[in-house]
Amino acid sequence: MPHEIHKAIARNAMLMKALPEQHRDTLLSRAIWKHYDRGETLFLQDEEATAIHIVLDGWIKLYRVTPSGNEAVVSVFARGESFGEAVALRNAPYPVSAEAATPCDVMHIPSNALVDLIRHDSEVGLTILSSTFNHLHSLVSQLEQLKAQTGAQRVGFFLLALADCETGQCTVKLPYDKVLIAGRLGMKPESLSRSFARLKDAGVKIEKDMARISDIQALRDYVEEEQ
Amino acid sequence: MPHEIHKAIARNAMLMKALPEQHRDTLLSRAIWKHYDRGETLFLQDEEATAIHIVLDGWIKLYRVTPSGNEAVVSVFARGESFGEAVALRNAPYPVSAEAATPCDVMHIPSNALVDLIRHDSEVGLTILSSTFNHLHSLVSQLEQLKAQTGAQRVGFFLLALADCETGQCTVKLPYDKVLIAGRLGMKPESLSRSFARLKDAGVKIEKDMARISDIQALRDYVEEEQ
DNA sequence: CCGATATCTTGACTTTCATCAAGGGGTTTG
DNA sequence: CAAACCCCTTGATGAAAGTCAAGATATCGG
Repeated sequence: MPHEIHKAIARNAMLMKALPEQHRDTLLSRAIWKHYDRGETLFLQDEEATAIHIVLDGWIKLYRVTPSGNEAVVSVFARGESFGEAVALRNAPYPVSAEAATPCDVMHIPSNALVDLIRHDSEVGLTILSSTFNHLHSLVSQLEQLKAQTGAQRVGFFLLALADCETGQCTVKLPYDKVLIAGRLGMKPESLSRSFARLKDAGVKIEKDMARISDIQALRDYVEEEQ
Repeated sequence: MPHEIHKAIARNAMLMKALPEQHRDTLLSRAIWKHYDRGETLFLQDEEATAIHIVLDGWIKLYRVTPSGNEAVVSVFARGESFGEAVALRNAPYPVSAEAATPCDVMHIPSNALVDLIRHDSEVGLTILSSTFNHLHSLVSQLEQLKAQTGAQRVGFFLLALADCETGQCTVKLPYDKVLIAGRLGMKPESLSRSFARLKDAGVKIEKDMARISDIQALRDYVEEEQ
């Protein structure tokens, strides 16, 4: 039953984690679960935002259509990540479009649900605000730390974040389009390809759109090596 | 009269920018202005946070004392930046210590002032929350974009952010300790030194702790070159 | 089933940055 | 005043990633 797993993922998304149990339940009860096939559109640029989105499974890409007509990928989100908070809280129009890069499960939390919660209990606003600042600082230091690692280590770290098991072997599903992953990790497709090749020594095998990790702990050791 | 300039800087700090005029005035009226000499301590690790800090002039470094006894710089903040929001909003103990890396002017906003504002008007919480998410995303994309530039371009960008004039020539004051700047820009001191050398072509001259930019626009052009 | 197109991988070369090592300029200390 | 020290700069070298180009593989349409 994937539903229970999805609930657990949603509960641990950054936005929800800050809240006490009962408030999370409130939000979950008002949330909308939805499946998207590859290429399906979540929303288009200039549409008015009415919800915050949490990726439960799969990959979402945010893109902007350039004046010259082709699309520029702004960012890519994987399982457990949320996006659209800023615009949803103001009911502003989206500055980008969103599309499923792989088959996806997404939870939509109506922005009203969150706004109601904050209006009703200003303590909730303070809590989320505080955890957001924390998240902001940890993100910055995380990005700085990632610079100190090699490409292969960054890829390994990234795979670990997506692995849903604690030990032993594990399989991670990747988007078909490797350019998306490369962009997300701040490298060129060629470099990503070479990083994958190096990760073979750490027990990672790439098969089409799946990454097989033969030993989670071995990969952890590899990522944390000599920094 | 530097006081007016400081007020303008404070009003434009990320935290304040989100708020409507009258609320900014409220916060400013309850804020404490303070000067610190080089090496002076703002707060120590484990002290309870009671204020949010905005750097008006100079450089503040956040550091942690490692078990082995020497200090590790966690981050460095320059004019216009704020820090300590997350801990202040929860009255939690500081996880790091803060010290003036140069002579500094700092504004302290008592966390009570902000908390009162949010408690009294939950709309304020929503506004700050929304602007914080914006800031978060812009920070991430900014960091990603910076990776695509050479070291010299990053240094140039950094100097531009500190320059307080729009056109013509300008002088930026740097911390005495260049290791701080290097750390902030994610490079080694040697690389920083070489980047400075390259920026001579873009009309930047380093004299002790001052960077003289002979033409702001020329530097802008250099930074944006061929990406 | 086969060819056309797009995507991914591999190879050779270049640029950039980290590292190690040595030299220079200023300040501090005996 | 000179020796010691600190920090910054400069040089040489190597590792990592970007670029350009070619080859391999996969996907799609006929």
